Amino acid sequence: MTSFAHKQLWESVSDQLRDEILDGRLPAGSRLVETELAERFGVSRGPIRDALTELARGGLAVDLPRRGTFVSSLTDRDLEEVYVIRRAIEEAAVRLAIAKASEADIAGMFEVLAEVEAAYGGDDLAAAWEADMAFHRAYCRLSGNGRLLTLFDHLAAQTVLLMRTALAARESLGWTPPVELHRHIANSIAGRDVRGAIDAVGAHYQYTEDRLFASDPSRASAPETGRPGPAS
Amino acid sequence: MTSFAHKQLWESVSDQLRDEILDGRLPAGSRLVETELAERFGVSRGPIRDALTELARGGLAVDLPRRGTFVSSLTDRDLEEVYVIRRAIEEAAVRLAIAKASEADIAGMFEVLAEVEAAYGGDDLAAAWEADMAFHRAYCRLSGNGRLLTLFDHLAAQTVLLMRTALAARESLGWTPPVELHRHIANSIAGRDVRGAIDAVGAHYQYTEDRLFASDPSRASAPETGRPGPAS
DNA sequence: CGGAGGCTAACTGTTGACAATCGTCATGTC
DNA sequence: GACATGACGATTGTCAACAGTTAGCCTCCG
Repeated sequence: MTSFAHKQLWESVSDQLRDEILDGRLPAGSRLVETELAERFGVSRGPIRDALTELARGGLAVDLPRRGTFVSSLTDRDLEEVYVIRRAIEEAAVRLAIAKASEADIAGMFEVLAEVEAAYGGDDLAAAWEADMAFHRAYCRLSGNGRLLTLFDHLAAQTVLLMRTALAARESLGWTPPVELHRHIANSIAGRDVRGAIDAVGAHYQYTEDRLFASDPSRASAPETGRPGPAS
Repeated sequence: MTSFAHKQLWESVSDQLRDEILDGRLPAGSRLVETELAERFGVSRGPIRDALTELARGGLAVDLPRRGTFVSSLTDRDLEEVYVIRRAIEEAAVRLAIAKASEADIAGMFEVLAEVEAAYGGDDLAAAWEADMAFHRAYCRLSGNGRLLTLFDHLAAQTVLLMRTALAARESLGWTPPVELHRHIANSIAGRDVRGAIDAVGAHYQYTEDRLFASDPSRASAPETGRPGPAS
């Protein structure tokens, strides 16, 4: 799709680091030292800097001038911020998707949805979250709005990163996958029901936020945004 | 506010270039050559690269690997993308602003609004657009959502950049400033009327999009997104 | 006269080194 | 014993130089 233009060095580095961050191999708060990474990847510090800039751009890392770059340790407050924006743009996305998507596009979306449900049936909760994001991404892509899609990608990455830590801390019991809500979104899009689709997205987020924040009264005292925080 | 930490070199460069782009001194499609800028600003290419990366991040420049960086020449399609996202996040913003803003915050917003109306009374259309953005920014700030605010800033910069070229090309006649619509938004927020505020934002965008796209049937044939296009 | 191919110049991607800055630890004082 | 002060080490910010690639132009051939 993007032809086979030479992948810049920093792109490879960035991709690798992103995987490690989302996999948990690089835990939140980890320090990303340029010289270390340069030696490890066998490149100079220049491309490493570019890669770290890219990670910071996507919200997976935080750059403190003159102090270094750290893996983002997102708080509940960050999650709330991300969810507000995701809800807003996904509501816009389904509206556009209904207007623009072809039947083939919608069929593809249902295929992704099937994969999500399969993933939720398995054990790997992380894989399930990845698949979940892929479904949301599917209809964002159908909006035909490139800016909206890349914005979603950034927010989705932060969501996955947060889920790894937040879900581990909280008891993940009482969490039933929002299969019905997903189907409701997909069916509304397929039926070209704008109002229904927007409401379905809203319901999905209402459900998710209730599940995440309900048993956690401490969210009001969450510290500032984007700080690396003391590494454990 | 942000203390007085040493402003990094690339920040100064980035700010300067942003001003020149939004002022029109650097027209859309202009090539930004690293070596030239390095000599001009009296720094090395490193900080220049960082500055250009920052501009690209904000959507004001486009980076073509191995080819260089260019001032974004945005198309009508880009404007449409930007407006879709702006509408989505501003609707979310007013909802949050109503829930969180203090009376003092709202008073400040009305001060900004007064400045906007004053600016529209003057001759400087560019200044009026800047002021207009400041009003929208005001209630985005009241949302208390940092990510939403920086996202708005990026979109607002692109809007201003596009208005400079688009308004010049189109006949700017028939354009009456949306003073009433602005007041409607502000009053709804002040009255803590969620439904009214969201509708007011929607009405504002409906009005703006109608005015911008109405007499332009060519928007369907707009070329790809974000390309620099042939420099004049 | 038009088009394909190679040549040249300019620019970016990358590298390694230098200097300024911040955190840490040890020391000294109240 | 706790706090302030100083020096040291580590790390980032910045710089100058090298190498690879791209775009433009010129030449040569059909």
